Amino acid sequence: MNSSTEFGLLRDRAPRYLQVADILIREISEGQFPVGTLLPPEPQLCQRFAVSRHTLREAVRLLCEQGLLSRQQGVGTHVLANRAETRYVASLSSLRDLMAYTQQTTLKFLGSRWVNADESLERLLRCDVGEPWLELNTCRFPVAGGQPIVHMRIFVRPQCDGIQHALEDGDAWIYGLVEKFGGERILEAEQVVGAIGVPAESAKILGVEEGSPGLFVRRYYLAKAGRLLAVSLNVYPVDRFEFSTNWRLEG
Amino acid sequence: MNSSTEFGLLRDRAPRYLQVADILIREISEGQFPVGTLLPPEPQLCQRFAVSRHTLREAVRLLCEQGLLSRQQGVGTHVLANRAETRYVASLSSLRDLMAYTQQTTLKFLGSRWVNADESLERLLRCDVGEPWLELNTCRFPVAGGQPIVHMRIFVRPQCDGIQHALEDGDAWIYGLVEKFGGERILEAEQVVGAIGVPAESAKILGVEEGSPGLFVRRYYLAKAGRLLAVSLNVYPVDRFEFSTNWRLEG
DNA sequence: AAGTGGTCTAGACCACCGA
DNA sequence: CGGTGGTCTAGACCACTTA
Repeated sequence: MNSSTEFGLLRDRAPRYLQVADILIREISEGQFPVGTLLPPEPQLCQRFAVSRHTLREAVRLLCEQGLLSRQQGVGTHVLANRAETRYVASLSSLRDLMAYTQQTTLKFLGSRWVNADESLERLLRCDVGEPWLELNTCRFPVAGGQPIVHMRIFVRPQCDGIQHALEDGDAWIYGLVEKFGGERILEAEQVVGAIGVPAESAKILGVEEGSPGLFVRRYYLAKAGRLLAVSLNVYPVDRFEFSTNWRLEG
Repeated sequence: MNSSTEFGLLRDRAPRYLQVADILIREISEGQFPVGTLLPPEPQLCQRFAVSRHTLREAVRLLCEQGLLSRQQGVGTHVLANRAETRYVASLSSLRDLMAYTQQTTLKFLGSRWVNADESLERLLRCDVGEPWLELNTCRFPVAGGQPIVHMRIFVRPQCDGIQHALEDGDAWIYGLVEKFGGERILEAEQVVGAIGVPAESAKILGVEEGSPGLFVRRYYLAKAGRLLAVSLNVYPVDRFEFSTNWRLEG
């Protein structure tokens, strides 16, 4: 099989590695290289396409970036998928942006205490009953002043002891302190948003009526191997906060 | 400057392109190649690091992927940033996943009508007063049956006329129909989540008390050049829905 | 026209994996 | 051990931008 049958006219404008990539994409999507199998080895593909190894590897790299292939030294090149998924992605430059609030805010520290998880915390903190946590009670104000935006209860692991003293500085962001005191990088954060009738304790702090509409936001901060470092339980009253996310088509 | 001063021991385990990348990252962060300037040309860097052009380009490609550099044929390699941002990213395989609800749902079509934006819609739809929209009134049920999960009002541009007939099929997803009838790909979707006291109209449909706590979710579907294709205004009563997002550290 | 990055070749050695 | 992908060199021609 020579290049003229594979590529059509030799004078095609596209670089050869793109032409090779296109052919591979088409053949994978047609099932000639089924998902889960190995692609032929590089030397074989080089010969078939009559390209150098470098050129072939550029083509394969493209498909790897699209998630169609994965390479493993000593094993081969696995076919992962038969078509490129359309993906919508959102990104944050920092977990601080989870606040996603136009105003700057300052933190007010209300107190801390040690708790052992009971049945209701077990569900919210995703832990076992009886596990010890350090609970930090805080709220956030707009720097411009006015009513608080959110009542935040933050639960951290015992090894983060000491964090409560650092928190009294009003400019702190939980995730940064947790990384510092926990000694681990936060690799993942899950955010769960739901509606809630503002509970009595939060209503008092926020200056709203108990049971009035609010946003209940739980954030789970995870380190390596899914270890839970901290949980933040937040109550926002209506009209003081909106959470915005931008999803863009990838590619 | 020879390789032993640049790399330390020659027997270093890391590949040379990684060593070169590390040096470049350090020097960029130290301001030896200020943001906005051009990196020295490739031949010069090859000579300095005593590596082949291929190896140097692998290093530069790494920095490009991290957003530190960008290459432009005929011009040079620009320094874009002096440190790699920590980015947290989330992804969806489809806009359908914005529902993020564990249950499957079916759509019930309640009716449609033509509206011209008034002052209150102007803000919610981000358009001018008087602009014409086709409003679709729908709600979603769990397939298992029970109370509706959400009351959805969807506003689409006049050119999407006809979509209301397609919607009567209960398995439809708005974003797919909008792409089909609008003839444009949805490139971006913004989602804004806030709390709300459920308004009378929604309360009746959802079977909850007026003013009870709910989630108010606005979704803006944008095509090329930021053209607004559709807006969805959704009201979820408390306890029937939670919105979850997973943010992972990139890289 | 000169210089940049983009593509490509031919060949080499290495690290890793599985039989 | 043989075969895989990972890294690296030396050299070449091309497309693009700027002057």
